[in-house]
Amino acid sequence: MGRNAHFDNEQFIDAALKIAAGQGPAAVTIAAVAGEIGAPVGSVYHRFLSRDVLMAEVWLRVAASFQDEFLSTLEKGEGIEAALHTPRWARQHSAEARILLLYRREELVAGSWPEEMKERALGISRRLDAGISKFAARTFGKAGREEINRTVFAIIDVPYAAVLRYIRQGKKPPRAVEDNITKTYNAIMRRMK
Amino acid sequence: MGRNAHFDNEQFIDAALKIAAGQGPAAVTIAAVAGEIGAPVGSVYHRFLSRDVLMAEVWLRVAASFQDEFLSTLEKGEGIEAALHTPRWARQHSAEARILLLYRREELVAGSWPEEMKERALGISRRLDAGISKFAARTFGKAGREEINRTVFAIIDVPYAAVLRYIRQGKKPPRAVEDNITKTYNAIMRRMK
DNA sequence: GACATATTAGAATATACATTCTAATAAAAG
DNA sequence: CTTTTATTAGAATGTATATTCTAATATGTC
Repeated sequence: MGRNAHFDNEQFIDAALKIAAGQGPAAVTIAAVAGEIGAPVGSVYHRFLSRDVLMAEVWLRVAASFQDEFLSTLEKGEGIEAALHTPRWARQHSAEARILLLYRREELVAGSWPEEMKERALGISRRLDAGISKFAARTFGKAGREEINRTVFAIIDVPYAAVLRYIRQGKKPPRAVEDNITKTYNAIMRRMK
Repeated sequence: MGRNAHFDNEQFIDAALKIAAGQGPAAVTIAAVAGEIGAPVGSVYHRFLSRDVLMAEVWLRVAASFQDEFLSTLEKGEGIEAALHTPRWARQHSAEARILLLYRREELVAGSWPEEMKERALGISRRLDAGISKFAARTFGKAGREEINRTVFAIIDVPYAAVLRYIRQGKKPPRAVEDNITKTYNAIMRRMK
């Protein structure tokens, strides 16, 4: 019952994602999102409680897109493959990469998240922490602060840094970043201090 | 002639810097800046053409604060000392570090810069590029794309990545980051590929 | 002491958006 | 073919700020 929908939730999220990746999160006005797909602004609010909720959906989608593959690689035990996931993923998903790597989460979602979404976001970060701990334990025999720090640095922070400069310029990361990431990984993750 | 000033330019820049470091650039409203030092909003505009100009002054000051020491260290020839400058500077200058490392330049200054300030900003980035090129040439015998990439990665990008996580949490980077930076520097900057 | 003016004071205005509201539509159900 | 209601449509409203404007105040100069 009721008339057929011209638009669906995904379209609005797609539009918001596209605008955020192209012109930054500040350009994601409700009017811009609606305009992107020829919808009236009312339809945005028919589907999303607020701009924050829409942007939170964008963030959750992007974060999951990165992390699902990352974690499954890490679980297979190859740390270096996980480290190299960042440049590979960034090449395949330029728009998503810009959003995840260029902007802070609070820049996308300024206010508070609805409880249910906060839970989803927390789940994502907990899953990441757990995956890293497990890998560190497997690699070093234990997962104390020192081991976690090294692991995070080698497979998250350094790949991020290696790629950021290119993402900023709207370019795909060149092959050379794999070299830098690999050398760093080897230097940091040796067994002995 | 004219009455004495209660406030001076520096005070407004200080106030803006403090607010930006503490609550992010979005919290730097003209009213907040004025309120911080008990000045009327009119006095802000008496001294600065616009919010963007005020924020540009903040950025220029912070960028110069980081870069002056960084470049003088680099000129002395010790690349590893330059790489370690980031965590050291961040510990000594928490507020400035938050501004430089946590926020993009366009987040501070959204619109366009006045010509004169654009020139100053360009000077800063050119001086950095030149310093890096010179160091790369001195270290590797030449400064082609490959050499520059490695150098930038080892002395800028990696130190930034090593420190970022702590800056985000409002903590000072622990000693361990020096370890990570040093190991990475050594791995990346060897002569042979 | 009267004048000129740099500066303080802060009220008034303008703008950009998020959000809300009211109405029009179209499809399904009976 | 009438009723119900999900959805489109987009105009109206409210809010937060940047910016502008008008006035009041001091201080050096004549």
